[in-house]
Amino acid sequence: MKFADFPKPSVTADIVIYTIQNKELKVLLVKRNIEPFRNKWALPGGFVRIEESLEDAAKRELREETGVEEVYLEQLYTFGEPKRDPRGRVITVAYMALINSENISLKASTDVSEAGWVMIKKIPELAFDHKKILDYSLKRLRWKFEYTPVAFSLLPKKFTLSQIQRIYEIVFNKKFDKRNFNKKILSLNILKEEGINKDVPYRPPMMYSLKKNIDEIVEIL
Amino acid sequence: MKFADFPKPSVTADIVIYTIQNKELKVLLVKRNIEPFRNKWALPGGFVRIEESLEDAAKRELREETGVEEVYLEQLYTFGEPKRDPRGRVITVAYMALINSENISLKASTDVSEAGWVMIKKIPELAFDHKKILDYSLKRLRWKFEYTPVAFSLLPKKFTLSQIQRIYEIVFNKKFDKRNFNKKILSLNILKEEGINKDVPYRPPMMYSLKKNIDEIVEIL
DNA sequence: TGAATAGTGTCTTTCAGACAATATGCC
DNA sequence: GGCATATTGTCTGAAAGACACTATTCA
Repeated sequence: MKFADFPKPSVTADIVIYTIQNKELKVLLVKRNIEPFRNKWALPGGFVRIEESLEDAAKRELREETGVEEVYLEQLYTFGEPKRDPRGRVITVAYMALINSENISLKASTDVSEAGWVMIKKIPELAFDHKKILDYSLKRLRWKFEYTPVAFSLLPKKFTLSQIQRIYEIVFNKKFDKRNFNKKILSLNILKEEGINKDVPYRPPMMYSLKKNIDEIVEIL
Repeated sequence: MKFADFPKPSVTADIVIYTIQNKELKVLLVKRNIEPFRNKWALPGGFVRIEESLEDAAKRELREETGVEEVYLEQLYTFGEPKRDPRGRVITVAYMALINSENISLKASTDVSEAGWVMIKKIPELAFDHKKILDYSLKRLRWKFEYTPVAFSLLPKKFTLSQIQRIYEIVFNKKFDKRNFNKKILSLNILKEEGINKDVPYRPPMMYSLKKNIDEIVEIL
């Protein structure tokens, strides 16, 4: 059988975009405008163009939906059950992005009537196997939080120790002891002090930033 | 643009099959019979059939090359750079398998003139981006060894503590203290005793087996 | 009894976790 | 002074790591 003779599947890149807003972990969902699953919520995604890398496709979706460029982005898993899309064989490469939701304006694209941040605790029924992808991403997210400092990518460049702790508490849905938490974070030795922020109506906190880029710190699986 | 109008990439499943033979970690490589990269070594793999899941495609390749059915199999990563295959756009979903190489007979398939176990320290130049895939798999393998008990899948059903230790020593290329090692393995509480093997010309060792299936124990990422 | 491998315990260090009082700045 | 948040240290228990001798079988 020759190369060109194989029937080819379609390939899409879907992306689970996490952020934190109002002390809640949220995911970006879009409402589908077209069949199949018209009017159902789904993860943002779309076909990978023939001359475009998988990561570029994920970045393009991310940009189209949120306008954001610089984020933590990671390939999650590839879902390829033959019946996962009623239109035919569609394989999807799932990505996860973590963004700091300041200055994000959502834009709906053509296949989509609405886009919105949805609390992780209130996810509606989703199109395709997107529930499975989301569940998978959440496991990975928690895992990554536990073993790597990806949490910092949900924050602005400068942040306080309390802000990081709040993010951990939201993601794991439990409280941590402040002394132990600070001890652990500082012992990672990835932060540098950025001076004291006096613009607060209480004791001014030390601001920190990352010594290096997140991707350099995380690097491994 | 309609669904069917998108130009589609080809999708393959490539598989990094590890085993241990003669105290060496080895990978199964095949020698390509056809262009491109004719006469170069490559990872076994092939096109995903239109009605076949990705995992089934990987299992099929595994079976075609080794005849093995029951193994540890895990999806690694999907490689999709536009130029990775000179024939056109080919996306490959990479899998990793760990097998116990007793009773394996290699069979060359039609696109391949030869198949063989190659020491990880002596990998030749590889076709496509297979070197990258292999490097990635080795990182993941070591990571998995450190944090999960996948090592057991390189052994027969019944094994001794020394056998496990030997495998760890091979994979990490360093020695471990026997007392500490045994303590750690037993504290995992995943082994059951299977009686003493008297068929050895030295002190008869206790044989162990896993309480549960590997996949149940590993489960998480 | 020598060769080969199995099996076993203690001490030290390190890390995680429990736990509460004081400091700073604003009003 | 009252409010809001920041900052800091000790103790305890668990796990990891260093370290060496005895046990069993066979030839």
